[in-house]
Amino acid sequence: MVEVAALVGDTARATMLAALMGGQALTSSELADIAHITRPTASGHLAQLTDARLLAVTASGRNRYYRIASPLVARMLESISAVAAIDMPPRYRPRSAHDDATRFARTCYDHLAGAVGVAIADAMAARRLVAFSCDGGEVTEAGGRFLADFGADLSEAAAGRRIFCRACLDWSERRFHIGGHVGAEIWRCCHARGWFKRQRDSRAVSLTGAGRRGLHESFGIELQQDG
Amino acid sequence: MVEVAALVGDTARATMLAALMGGQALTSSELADIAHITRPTASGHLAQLTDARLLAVTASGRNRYYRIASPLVARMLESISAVAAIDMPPRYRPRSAHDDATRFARTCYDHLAGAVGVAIADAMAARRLVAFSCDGGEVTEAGGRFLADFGADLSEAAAGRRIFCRACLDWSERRFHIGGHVGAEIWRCCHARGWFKRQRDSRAVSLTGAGRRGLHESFGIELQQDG
DNA sequence: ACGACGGTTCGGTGGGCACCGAACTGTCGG
DNA sequence: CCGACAGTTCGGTGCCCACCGAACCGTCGT
Repeated sequence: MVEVAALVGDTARATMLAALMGGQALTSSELADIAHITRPTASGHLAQLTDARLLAVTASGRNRYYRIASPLVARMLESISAVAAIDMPPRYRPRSAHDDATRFARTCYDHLAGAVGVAIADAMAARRLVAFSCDGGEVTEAGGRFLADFGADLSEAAAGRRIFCRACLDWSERRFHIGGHVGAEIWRCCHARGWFKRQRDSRAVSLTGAGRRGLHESFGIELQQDG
Repeated sequence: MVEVAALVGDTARATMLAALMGGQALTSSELADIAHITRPTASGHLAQLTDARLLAVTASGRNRYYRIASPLVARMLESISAVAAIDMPPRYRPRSAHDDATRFARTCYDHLAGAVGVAIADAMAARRLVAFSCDGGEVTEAGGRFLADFGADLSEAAAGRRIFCRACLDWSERRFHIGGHVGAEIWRCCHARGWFKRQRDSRAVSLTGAGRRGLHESFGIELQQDG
């Protein structure tokens, strides 16, 4: 346990892990730039993270693509962020255009987070499509029908069993958004419809015009800010 | 995030946090002994952990009792342990009587873990009282009746909503046991009935004779080993 | 009022680790 | 076949932080 936490407890490594929480695999050099360290240093860190099975790597040509090794690791990083967010309030947090975009909409490993993620969770809760408790959430029968209609593949959840959707605490909004398998499916469908566009070197995603209309039509969401 | 992880990423602090995951508050000196460090060093560490809001402290006479600050912190430590457990297989793990007891039955902040915790989860799943998916679990209607009968107070979960029970990955058994509000209530009832006895300076709990009988009668569990 | 004890504060010391520059390996283009 | 580039390995340097002993501040017993 100490070993794992110590790996995350370094600025450079944490920055790289946070970048990889965007869900896309990144190369060694990209991660070095993001963490503002030289390539050799990054290489050392990445070797450590890979040895500890926090990251997985796939070689492609002369590039090596690193990614979060498992959902379990992603969940751990989430939970650390959640605790960190609580400690933060006294901390001064400078605003920047990039931060604003990240706060508005971003990917959280395999699902949507930020203001948009929370808005979707709120809208679905208001329509009784999902129900949240302090420990997590679940999809209602109406919600199951809605999601199936939306294009989500929930077959993985055994028949006759309620589908579970994990409540993932949002560090910027301090409220829940939808994670777990359900969250991943929602994001997959939104992405497939071209509602969001990934940005390079960032977890932030930008909302397209079609996305704005789609969110309004499907979820009844009106968003003030552009991504 | 870095700050929080770095705090956990030190052997002495991690040992103290792990000890506090037993759920009981411990004094500064006790924690110093557990971590095998001098009192001054422990005091420094505890101050850091308290400043970062990972621990809360209450003074009582000339003793200061430290405890995990919130369920969120407990959950974070759980998730770190879960990831660490996956990395561990190659690691040599010496057996000791104390370790065996801990593996058999222990508290995990506010609920039961270890072989007994997993056995209860398995028994309840087999009887369709709870259902687990990859992300979590939930109590069935029959399960709700069973737990109410058992003495569990599930009123906190809003009416008309399924009660959620968190699946907590067990580091020793590598399988799920029941956490969350439901897990806490099950442990509270078991403890109130005198089925388990806390041990000093350890997360391990010992199963009493009444506990053995009770687990058999209520859950149909037969356990081979003594705690 | 006095020792005893739990706990914290304060300097000083030491080890571990992040970091870099330079050199090396392997892969891709022409 | 030869530059160009992604990535890793290797020593060396420097900083940070855990740790301790000693002294200090409380509270509790008698």
